[in-house]
Amino acid sequence: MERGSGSAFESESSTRFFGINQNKLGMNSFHRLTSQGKNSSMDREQRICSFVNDNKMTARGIEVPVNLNRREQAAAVAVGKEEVMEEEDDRVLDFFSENKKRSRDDRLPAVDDGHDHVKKENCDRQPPPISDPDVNTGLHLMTTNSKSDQSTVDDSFSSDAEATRAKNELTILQAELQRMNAENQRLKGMLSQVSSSYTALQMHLVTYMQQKHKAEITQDHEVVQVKSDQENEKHERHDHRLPRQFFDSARSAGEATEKNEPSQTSLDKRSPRTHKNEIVPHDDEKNTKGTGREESPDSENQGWVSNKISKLNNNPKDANQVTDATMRKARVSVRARSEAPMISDGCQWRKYGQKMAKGNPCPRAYYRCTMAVGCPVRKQVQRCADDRSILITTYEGNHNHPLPPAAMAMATTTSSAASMLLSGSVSSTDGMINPSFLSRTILPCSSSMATISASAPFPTVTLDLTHQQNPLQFQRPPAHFQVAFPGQLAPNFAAVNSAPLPQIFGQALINQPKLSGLHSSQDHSQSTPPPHLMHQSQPAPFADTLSAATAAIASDPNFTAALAAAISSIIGGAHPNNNHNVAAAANNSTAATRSSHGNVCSNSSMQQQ
DNA sequence: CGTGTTTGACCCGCGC
DNA sequence: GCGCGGGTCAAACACG
Repeated sequence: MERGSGSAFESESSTRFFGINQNKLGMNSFHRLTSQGKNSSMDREQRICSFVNDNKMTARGIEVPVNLNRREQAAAVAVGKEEVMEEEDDRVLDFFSENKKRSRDDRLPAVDDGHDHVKKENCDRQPPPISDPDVNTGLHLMTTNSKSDQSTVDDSFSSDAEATRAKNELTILQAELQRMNAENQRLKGMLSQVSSSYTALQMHLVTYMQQKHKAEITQDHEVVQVKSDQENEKHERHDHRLPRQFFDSARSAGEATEKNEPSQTSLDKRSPRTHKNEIVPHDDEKNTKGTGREESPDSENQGWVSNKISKLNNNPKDANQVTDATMRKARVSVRARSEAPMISDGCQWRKYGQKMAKGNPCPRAYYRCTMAVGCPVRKQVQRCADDRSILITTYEGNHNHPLPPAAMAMATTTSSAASMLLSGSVSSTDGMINPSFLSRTILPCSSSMATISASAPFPTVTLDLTHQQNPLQFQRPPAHFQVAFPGQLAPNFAAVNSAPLPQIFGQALINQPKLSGLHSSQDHSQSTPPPHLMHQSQPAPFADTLSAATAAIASDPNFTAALAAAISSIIGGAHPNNNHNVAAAANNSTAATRSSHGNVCSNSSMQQQ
């Protein structure tokens, strides 16, 4: 409020509530009065008291008949004053606070502290200025007046005490407010601390589960492969041509590198240059012989993969190492319709390069995760040459930091695909995927949602979110074979394998309190089978529910409702043995994902803006 | 001034 | 050995 001018609304409301010095005229008068710097302080106080008293009386509706003489007027004022005394006492506290506030707002020089308030209140209790000293003091009026004075004196003490008490209360309230704010901040800090501790603990858990799972899937793959070879060797030789491409390439590469290891030599030759760029060491990376750089694209070539596979073939003891290394090399490509230059995945990226890729007029942008110093995760963003509205984002690497909840959707989605790909590709002890089991996984193509690139130098799974009819139906370009993801995605498997997987996946699970927690529970409750086994007999309920949640969150414009639905679906379908819930969740996931691509675009657009 | 982007140069593997 | 293509670096530049 501007100085010396009050709005009509404020004047009315203030008058209605306090009745003192709050009407427009009163404010102006008061301002004029207090602005008279020539007057002495005593004179000013008296004027203020008089002014306050007058305004209080009139403002409270105490009509002083103008046709009465001074004595009668004084009596009327005294009676009216008695009547409003109680009311006044109730309002004195409000008046203090309000007057203080107003004085601060209006920058009025007077009645700014409690002391002045007391003075003014004392003035208020004094006889009105209209009382004539010549009045007969023996009259009852004078007695009344004296009583009034007496009560005024008493009230002055009580008011003084109340003023002090009000001031103290105000101070206490302010202190309480500050204390509450401090406590709020402290709780926030505690919450973040607990969250970080939780993520750290879960990281350990995931690592442990992953180690445990690796041993299990090794045995499972052995059994499955033996079975598959016996059953399908005769008649499925031509039924899985696409998977064969991957296997054969891997096999031939492995055989080639078995004879000699030029790839390793070439990699070693290049490693000095690339090693300088790698910032974050990885435990698994230390085990990766010959490649000093985890994320180096140079190491992500066929020679690298084949070399690893050949090493795996030669030394089954290194199966886990090779699996980890290959998993780290896995890429997940997400196709989504977006007008924005980059889809929003919740992470922070820094562009470090741009290239014109062959066969695509659109440039390919290279981004590096900047959410943590030295995070090795990178991604490539490029528009589809055929459809410019489709944005192809390829993720690679492992985050070395927790991910924000906003990054969970994309991370969990892609993690599932990558885990599926990687676990099925190199988890068998002979270093090659058994085509038979893959062919079985391919059978339900209607539910397939990803393509795995066999031509790429490193395994790449593509998640296509651009299909209107069935977004879970992933593209099947030549040299790609589809893998049916039970329940579209297998986040739980990703959780189990989060350590060796591209971290965009594992960390996602680590970082999301609710979802990851459910993941963990799932991981606890059942030993997560490899994807193909999950597909055959043990669907991944949690995978379904999480993917459903992810899709729901990504697709539903009403985020709250979507989140609630997603959590509900997770809770309802998270039971490890509840296959019905799994199917339901898968259906929900399908439905949710079906409409997700458009929202991905809008979401990314929003974040871009 | 710090941070992010742009862009030409460079490195490397691979195919011929 | 050379050229091509993919990927990265880093200086210059832009921006808040």
